Amino acid sequence: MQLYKNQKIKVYNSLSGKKEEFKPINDGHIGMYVCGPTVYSNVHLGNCRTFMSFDMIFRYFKHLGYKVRYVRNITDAGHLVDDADEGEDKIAKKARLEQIEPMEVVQRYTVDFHNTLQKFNFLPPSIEPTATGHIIEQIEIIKDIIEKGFAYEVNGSVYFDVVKFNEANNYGKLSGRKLEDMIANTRELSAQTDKKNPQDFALWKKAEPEHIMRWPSPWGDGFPGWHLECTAMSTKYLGKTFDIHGGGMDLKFPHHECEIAQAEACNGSSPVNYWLHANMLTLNGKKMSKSTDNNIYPNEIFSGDNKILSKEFSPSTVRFFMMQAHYTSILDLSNDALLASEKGYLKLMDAITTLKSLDFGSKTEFDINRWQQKCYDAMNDDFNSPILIAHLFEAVKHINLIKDNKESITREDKNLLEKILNTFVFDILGLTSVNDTNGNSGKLEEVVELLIQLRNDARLNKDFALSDKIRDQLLAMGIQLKDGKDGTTFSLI
RNA sequence: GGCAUCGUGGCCGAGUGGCUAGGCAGAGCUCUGCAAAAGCUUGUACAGCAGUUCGAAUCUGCUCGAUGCCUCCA
Repeated sequence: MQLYKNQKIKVYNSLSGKKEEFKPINDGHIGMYVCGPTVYSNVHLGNCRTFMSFDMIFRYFKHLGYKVRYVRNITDAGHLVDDADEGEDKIAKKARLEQIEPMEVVQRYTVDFHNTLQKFNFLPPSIEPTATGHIIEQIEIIKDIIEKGFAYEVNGSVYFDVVKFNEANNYGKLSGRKLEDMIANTRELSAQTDKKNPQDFALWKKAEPEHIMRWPSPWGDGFPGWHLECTAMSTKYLGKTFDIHGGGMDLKFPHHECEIAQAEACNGSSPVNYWLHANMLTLNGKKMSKSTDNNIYPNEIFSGDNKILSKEFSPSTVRFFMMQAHYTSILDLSNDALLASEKGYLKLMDAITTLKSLDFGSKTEFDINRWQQKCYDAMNDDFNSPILIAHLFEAVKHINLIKDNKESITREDKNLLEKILNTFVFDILGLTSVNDTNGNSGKLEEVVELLIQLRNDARLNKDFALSDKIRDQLLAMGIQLKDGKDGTTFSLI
């Protein structure tokens, strides 16, 4: 029997504003779509947090035995640059600045994106479609929307008629906005526009002659509007109605609102049952922004080459830090917070190492089955990873007590505990052990064991100058010796 | 200005009507050649004001503050 039959999950649905019991459309199967990155620059740490939250959710569903089709797109076309430049594609602009082909930019930053995610130990999604690979599908959807009467063509561009849509539907239901308010708050734009109403959004944009990225369409050469790709790809791979749509909170409006409108205009039904939004990551209490220098890239954290943090931090430390907060909460990254997380992460990893070498006794004082269910309950409650981690530290406490012979554990329970811990720590939270991160082989272990022996000989001879030298110099290299009752162990810090 | 998400002890972060996380830091003790590590013990917190209630950090209203979005673009 699959685990999911016993574990009832509740998720916070942004659409209803409530926690709801999660029921997939098809028993045992889950379709999940998450808005991916725009590959015109290096991946932003805030994006990483969003994707990491959904990576954890994906991992948990899989662990429960669901067959999950997880689609996360790559946006590689069709996005316009900030204010000044009119109608110029973001990717095309960057390409011109750097004197290379648009697809070269796309390739470079897609590789960066994948490299970074790999360092964070992400699972690859089931499908990672690109916007440029689905131009035909997008054109078909535009035709459909025009046919249904919710879009109009002007001068080679096609716009979605929000006002008309709102007559029979509710535009703004996801973000809690009312069309009347939006209209009332719109300032008069002096710019010339082809739109009937300022609220209308582009489904297809005409390409000016100098525009590099362009595709033929029934309305002339152009490129798709940016809300459309997600509708096209989610519909193609997950169907007209699917289970979960995720993304960053910042995408709620207008992007996700427009996706709903497009799909409802086409199909007459709501495209998504559960909308999940991950909250923002701030840096030292302020939003990350390139212009104010309040910004840090993942690689700068891993290398320590930055002006914000006092030292380098491993991807697993950062992952642990992020998992210690609930995905719907704003999380603030700071040096102190990372230092604290690093210690906590190492403590957890140490306990897992300790567990392997534990002696077993005739009884177990620790109710492992009950504890296991508490871990599941945490995850079932809207993927509450911080609560899960709190429970994991309960196990850490017991492991250390057993090590100090203050408690005991049977052989079977020890194996069970090891299995459960591995599941939650590595499979679900997606953490990696310290050794994996550093890529060390067994040789290091042997060398350190030798040094420990030499040091112990020195201690027996009361040559503390030598023994302390070994200890201190190892520590300086990041290898910490730990004298316990049953001899000396070490861990990498 | 509007919409949204929030404001929890020295720091980071759960909880969300009475039971009441966890991590880091601090203090004391145990262990130790000395440390470190580990264990045990130790924390009168819930932005402010008013209200509802037998009881509120948790509900309601207002105020202040933070973050995101407000259709060009993500």
